[in-house]
Amino acid sequence: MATPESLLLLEDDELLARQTRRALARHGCDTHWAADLDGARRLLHRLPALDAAVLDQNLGADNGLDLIAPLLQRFPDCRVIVLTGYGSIAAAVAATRRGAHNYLTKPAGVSDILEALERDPADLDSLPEAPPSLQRLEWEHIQRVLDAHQGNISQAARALGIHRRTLQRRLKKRPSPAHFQRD
Amino acid sequence: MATPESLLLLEDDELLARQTRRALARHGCDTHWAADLDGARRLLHRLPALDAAVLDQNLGADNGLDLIAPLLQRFPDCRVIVLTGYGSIAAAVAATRRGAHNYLTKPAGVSDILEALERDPADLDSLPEAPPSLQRLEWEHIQRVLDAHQGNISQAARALGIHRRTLQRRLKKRPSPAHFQRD
DNA sequence: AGTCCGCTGCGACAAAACGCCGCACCAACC
DNA sequence: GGTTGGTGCGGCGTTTTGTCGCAGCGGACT
Repeated sequence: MATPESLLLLEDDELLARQTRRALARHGCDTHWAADLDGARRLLHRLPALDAAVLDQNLGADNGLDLIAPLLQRFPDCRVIVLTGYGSIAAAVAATRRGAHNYLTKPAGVSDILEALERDPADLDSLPEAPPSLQRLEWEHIQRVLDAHQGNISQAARALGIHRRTLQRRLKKRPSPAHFQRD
Repeated sequence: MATPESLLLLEDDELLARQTRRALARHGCDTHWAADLDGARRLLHRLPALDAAVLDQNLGADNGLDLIAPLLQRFPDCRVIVLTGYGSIAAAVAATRRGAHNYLTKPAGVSDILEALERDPADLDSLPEAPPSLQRLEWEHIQRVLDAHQGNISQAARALGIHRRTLQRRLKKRPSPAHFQRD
């Protein structure tokens, strides 16, 4: 599959959605955006065709996974990938069993998204299976939790079970928001 | 699905396989064991029926995922779950897309296995989605990497990117290999 | 035999990180 | 007004880590 022509973006965060949409547009995608499940469902009925969909799993009260079934019912060949703040393996399995094509954790750039759409995840036996370093693991997890709490350091620290002061210090240590690349 | 009657266990480690087999037997499972892909394939042809399969993903050179397709071809209703040392989300997606019912990371007790077999992972919207504490995350990752290196502390420490001395100390702190429960 | 190599366990000490206090500031809300 | 909650930062005592070193042990090679 080349870059899709028609794409549905279901994303909570309006800013992120705009950015992503613009970036996708640069790749030639006609991106339709919805911020919640209802909006997405309505959008579904209006669209004449759909090649791909990018669903945020965490939408306040809603769960992006619930869009997969109706979406695939209307567009059986649509490739669906699910995005989430902190992805657990259980959540990845759930998404995939519901028909998702792939499952990504934020922060995911447009290149990540496009690659996830094009590649068949079941194809590669050459899965990384490389042990991520402890520091990387921690850092990514921190980023995910922080993202899940909209950047609220105090809440994230509580969720992580560490002191707020410690989180602050750790965040300042790595000012490089350089996107950690895949291994 | 109640506890399966006929079960296929594909597991590298002979000791672990014996243990698991015995434990499954106590639950009334007729467990057939294979240590590699070829053995499992041969076993497949001999078995008259199969309710469930537990596949270790990491089998030396082989990859347990490659058994899923032939297995499901012969027993389409068989429930397959995949076990792995350290599971990545990518690996979980790959397994699920190939038809696995669920995906677990070691160490997984028999109760975990049976629960994973019975439950439909796609059913639960009530996925944990609870942020695991940093300590838990680290500890589990350490355990996985350690397991992947057959308990070799020096190698594991290198893989984790921490000092061997530190790993030693951490391991001694938590001597309880008590099963960490799911959140 | 003997030597090399790698893993293990542990003691010791400096350096770094952490937990925990405090404070000042700001925003929102009653 | 007051109260509540988040943020950023300084300091200080405690804990953890990094990095040495050393003795022991098993295997493997000549």
